[in-house]
Amino acid sequence: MSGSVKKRTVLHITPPRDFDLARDVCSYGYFVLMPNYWDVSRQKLSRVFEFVDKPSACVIDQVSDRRLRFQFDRKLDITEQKFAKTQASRMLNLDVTHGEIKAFHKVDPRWKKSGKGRLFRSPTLFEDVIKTVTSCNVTWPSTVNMNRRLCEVCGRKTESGAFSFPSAKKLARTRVGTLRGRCRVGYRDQRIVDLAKLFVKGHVDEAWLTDPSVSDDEVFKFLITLPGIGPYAGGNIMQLLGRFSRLAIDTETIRHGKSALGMSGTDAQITKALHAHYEPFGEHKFRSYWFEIWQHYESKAGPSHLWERDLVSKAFTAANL
DNA sequence: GGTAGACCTGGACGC
DNA sequence: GCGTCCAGGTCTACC
Repeated sequence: MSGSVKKRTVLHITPPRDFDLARDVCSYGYFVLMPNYWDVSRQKLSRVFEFVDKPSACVIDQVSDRRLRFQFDRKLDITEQKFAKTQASRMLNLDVTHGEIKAFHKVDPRWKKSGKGRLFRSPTLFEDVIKTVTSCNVTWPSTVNMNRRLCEVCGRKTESGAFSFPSAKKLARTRVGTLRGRCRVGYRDQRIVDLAKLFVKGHVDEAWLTDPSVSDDEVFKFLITLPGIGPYAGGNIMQLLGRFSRLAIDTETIRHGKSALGMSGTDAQITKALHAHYEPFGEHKFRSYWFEIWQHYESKAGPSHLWERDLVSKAFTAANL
């Protein structure tokens, strides 16, 4: 047997001093969607990162000096390392400073003790948009399945057998029949291909969407012109862009309004009441709303960093928990 | 501007 | 095992 040892890249990133991997990863449902996998027993996040040449599986943990460690399954060149750091930073919100979180806690002190403030997202805006589309008009288990199949059917496989999330380039040239028949995305097939094409052509400009000089209204107005993106999806993508001034109202929000906030009336009346209720949180509305919902889930199912993926994949909404 | 109905999948349920 | 019903957000046609 040859004794050659395969070289692998290990990167370290020093996060903001208030960053907590378990808390800040297990803060939004996407952490249980493939290609993400939260290992409950080891408190580590695994996922495959896409690179131009080939993908690489990565295990992320927070070591004793609080630094984040990224262990890749192969050696990355300098360009890939730089790209990996950018993707990881977006996913974990490492650019969100302690000061920004403190500003949120000043407006809503309920989350100061736990330190909650960052919401987990994807390494790319494209993955966030597709994940949002797969969460529309379906129950959570279907969203889980669609993302698993998108990775297994359209993603690239690493040497260790893990799958990446398909790139925009890949989905732009995937046949709608494949998406419908094998990924089971239903009528979202054409919309996903169209979205992918818009990203490939550069019509969705993340720099513009995150530019502070561009208003939230302008960004929202643009987002709802995209195929498959309506008011709910638009609001959700806003928060995934780091813009928290809007709510993303779906049936879950209405349910929260009724059960936790004691609202009653038609859905339209409750929607109006919800907007009024969260208005005092201003620029932080979505965060305040979301952590209320998340707290409700945790009161039923225990701390999110202890949620087993298979269990959460089957029961995730308040109706099921 | 408001609303009804179609679009799909998968789970629950009854037989 | 099969058929039926239901949940879920977006889009289009129509009033």
